[in-house]
Amino acid sequence: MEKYLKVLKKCPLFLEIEEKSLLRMLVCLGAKTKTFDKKNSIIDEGDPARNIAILLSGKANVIGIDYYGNRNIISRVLPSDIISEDFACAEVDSVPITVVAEDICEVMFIDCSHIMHTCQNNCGFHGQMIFNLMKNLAKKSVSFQEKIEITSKRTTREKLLAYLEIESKKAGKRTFEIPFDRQELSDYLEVNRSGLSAEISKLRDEGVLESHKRSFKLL
Amino acid sequence: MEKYLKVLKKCPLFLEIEEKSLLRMLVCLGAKTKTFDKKNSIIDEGDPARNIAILLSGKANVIGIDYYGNRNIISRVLPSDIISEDFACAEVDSVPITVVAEDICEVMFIDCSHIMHTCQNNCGFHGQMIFNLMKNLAKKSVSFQEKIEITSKRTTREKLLAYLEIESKKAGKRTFEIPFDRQELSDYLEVNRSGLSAEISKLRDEGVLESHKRSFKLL
DNA sequence: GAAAATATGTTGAATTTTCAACAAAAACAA
DNA sequence: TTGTTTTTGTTGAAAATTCAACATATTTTC
Repeated sequence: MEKYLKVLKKCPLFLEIEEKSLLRMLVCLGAKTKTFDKKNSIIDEGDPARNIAILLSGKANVIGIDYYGNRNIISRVLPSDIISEDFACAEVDSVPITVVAEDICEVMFIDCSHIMHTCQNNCGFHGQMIFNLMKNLAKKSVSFQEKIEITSKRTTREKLLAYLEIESKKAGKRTFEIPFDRQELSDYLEVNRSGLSAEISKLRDEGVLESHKRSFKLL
Repeated sequence: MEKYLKVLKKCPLFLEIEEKSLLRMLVCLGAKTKTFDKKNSIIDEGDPARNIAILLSGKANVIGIDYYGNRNIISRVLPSDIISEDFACAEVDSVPITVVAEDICEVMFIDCSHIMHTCQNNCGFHGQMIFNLMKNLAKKSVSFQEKIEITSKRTTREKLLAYLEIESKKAGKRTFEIPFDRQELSDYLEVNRSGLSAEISKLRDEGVLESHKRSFKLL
């Protein structure tokens, strides 16, 4: 567990909680870790929504698959991110999404009820943890609304530019890297991959942006 | 305040809180009510995200307006629903959406910090209220993911059918009413209005559904 | 380092959406 | 009731997306 201390300290769930207390808490919370190979699913649609998960290493996508097999990337998961806490807290009966490892992923699972309800040992940090969880839920909600804003645009060009504008703002620079490859980006923006490639080329020709693979520069 | 007791008791923020305590709490929380005429905005993009709002009567839409003036309905707001608690809890500097009254609306505003932090009087129900708020945030997040699932479909037909399927499930019947008129529905599904009308007619001709205005029956 | 696998870019045809303009129906107001 | 406004449905042309097939890079693997 200790080798992940750095990642865990950055996890929104444990903000403002001292390093000393953290390891003790993890035991108390009954945290378990598990490793997933690339392309394997960390959480499957239909799984019970009891646990929250924390990504310790690797990267993953929260996805939905429709009737025709089209993949929709709902959100990107990077180390320190919390997964499925929304379903656990909302007490839905089963998870409506799938989380797929895009690399080897190490994941920590915690039974959400252990977070929501104070334990026998009455560790002091439960209050802080619930507050942290609440703030994380709020931020997740905001980021979903951000995705809705982006994908509500009607053309590939508008969606792409809205997305890049937001990423640029997050990076604080006009030159930045995005976390997706082309196929993933098109699945996130909910557009056709080849159409997206064509649009990027067109924007480059028009002098609106420069790009090479995952790196973009807005002009 | 008392005439809204029924609505407030149903508000997710006050679940499991006794009627007696409720009125006292509202004073303690510094709740203020305000009335908005049809078509006026209850919350404007750019407003500070300090308050949460509770709709007491009427109906409203959470919307985003893009560069070309296209309206995107992010969510529907009905009496007892909480608005803007996600932005308040996430501590964003300003609200990125607009909330528009679609009828005369009475709205209660509460400074979110009064909910998050225990008051001097130390009213007993703060813990419950924070728990309620958390659960509501989680549910909001789940419902946004539901909308993302619907609108990630690539055709008007698929979006409409996915939406109707979910509404039917919520109602627990194959015959049900939707909360939107045609223009609103198309803005929620992120499709063209006339195309949506055409698609509904086509589905009716094909015997997939029956519909009259806001009432639908899936066959 | 070579072969295989994966990712990206390009193109044109087919499909679908959007747009604009108008007709018909329904709701509202005087 | 009548006239006005709003909502819904219909249509065809224009615009955009999707799809399939293939070319070219790039990365991975042995």
